[in-house]
Amino acid sequence: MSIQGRRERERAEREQLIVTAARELAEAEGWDAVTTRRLAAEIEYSQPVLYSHFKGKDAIMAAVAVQGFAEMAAELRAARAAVEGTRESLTAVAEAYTSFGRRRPALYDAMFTHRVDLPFATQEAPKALWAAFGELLQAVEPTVTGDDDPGTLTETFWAGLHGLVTLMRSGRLPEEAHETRLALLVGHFTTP
Amino acid sequence: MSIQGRRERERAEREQLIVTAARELAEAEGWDAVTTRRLAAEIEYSQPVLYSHFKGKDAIMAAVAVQGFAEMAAELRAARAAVEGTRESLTAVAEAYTSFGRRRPALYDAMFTHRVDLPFATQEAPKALWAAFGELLQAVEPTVTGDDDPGTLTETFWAGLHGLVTLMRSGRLPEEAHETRLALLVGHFTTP
DNA sequence: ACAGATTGGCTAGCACTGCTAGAATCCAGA
DNA sequence: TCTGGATTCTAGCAGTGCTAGCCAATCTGT
Repeated sequence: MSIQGRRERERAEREQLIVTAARELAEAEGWDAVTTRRLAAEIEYSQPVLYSHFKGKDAIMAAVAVQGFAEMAAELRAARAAVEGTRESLTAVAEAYTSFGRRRPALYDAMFTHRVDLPFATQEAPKALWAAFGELLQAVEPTVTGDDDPGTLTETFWAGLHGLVTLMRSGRLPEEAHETRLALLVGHFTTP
Repeated sequence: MSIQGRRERERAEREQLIVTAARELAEAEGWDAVTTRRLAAEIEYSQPVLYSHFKGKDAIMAAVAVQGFAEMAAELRAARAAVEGTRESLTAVAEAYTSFGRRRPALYDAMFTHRVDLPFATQEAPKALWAAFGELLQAVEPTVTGDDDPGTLTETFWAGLHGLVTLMRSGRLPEEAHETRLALLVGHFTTP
């Protein structure tokens, strides 16, 4: 029992090692630099070891993404907790979201841009993902008027934030007007 | 004179051949299927010929993207011309935009998702790109209230549309509520 | 009409990618 | 101490974008 227990523990540790190494490498040099060879060298194991833990490179990215969801949820929660009022909450969360996307581009890509076979809008979606969405939801919900569905409204607001982040990061939107655009988005989602 | 003229003409024709072949292949099987070898086979030339026309694969994608901008501009213009009223225009353009993104995913990716070194928010941006943005602008402009800058407001609205398209296409948003989300977005950008 | 220069396209190959089969090694249990 | 089974590694496959250098067809000047 104990021997097998130790083995499984070591295995789990190594799996974590892979994920954090992939994440650090991606954040430092972008996902293009995260090759299986490079990653294997980083964790000081041979390449095939990666495939005994993950089905492929995409699965590793997915694991990194899940880590990212948890962190983003925490940051959104902190931002919301720091202010009061519906408009202030929405602004705070929106700023926290876009700030996360700009500060951690590689992480953000793994979470929201890269094609990855994680379940999203279903029950089986990772808990951390629901947590992040829940933070957005709690900030958006108080702005609901009429019989709009809060969930759908949150999705729409989220899409706005996501569009701002990705278009800006790929050079399609100039960085300088970011604050203005964010204010406009929040303004149009909060009836005055 | 005439000989050189014919040569340049043939060259231009072959360049167009490359772009349309790349586009068709991408739309049929996705950008992953567009390899330099496959593309070369499609146009019945050898691989290196591609590099005498374009700096690399990214440059080919950029050329496809520019084609896409022109088409999108035309579709947006048609959508806007078919209706009257500010809210109706905005709805029509928004629907045309997201419809384009869903109907031509590969084209859309080349235009708005793939990292490509095209100038965007500067004077040197392709004319077709300005045309597409101009269509959005003309639909958004009438909704401006106060002293908001129409250009920045259009960028924000565009971000919303882009977010909806990309998140839905990557499976992050369920398809079924798309119409509802689109209506919500338009609704929040037109004060009743 | 012919020799030489030039252009253009091709063959072959480089360095790299994600991934895997099979050999080699290690290590718990007898 | 030996053995069987799991684990990890070496070596290699098929594919990628891209390029050097050869070879032939074409144009130019005599």
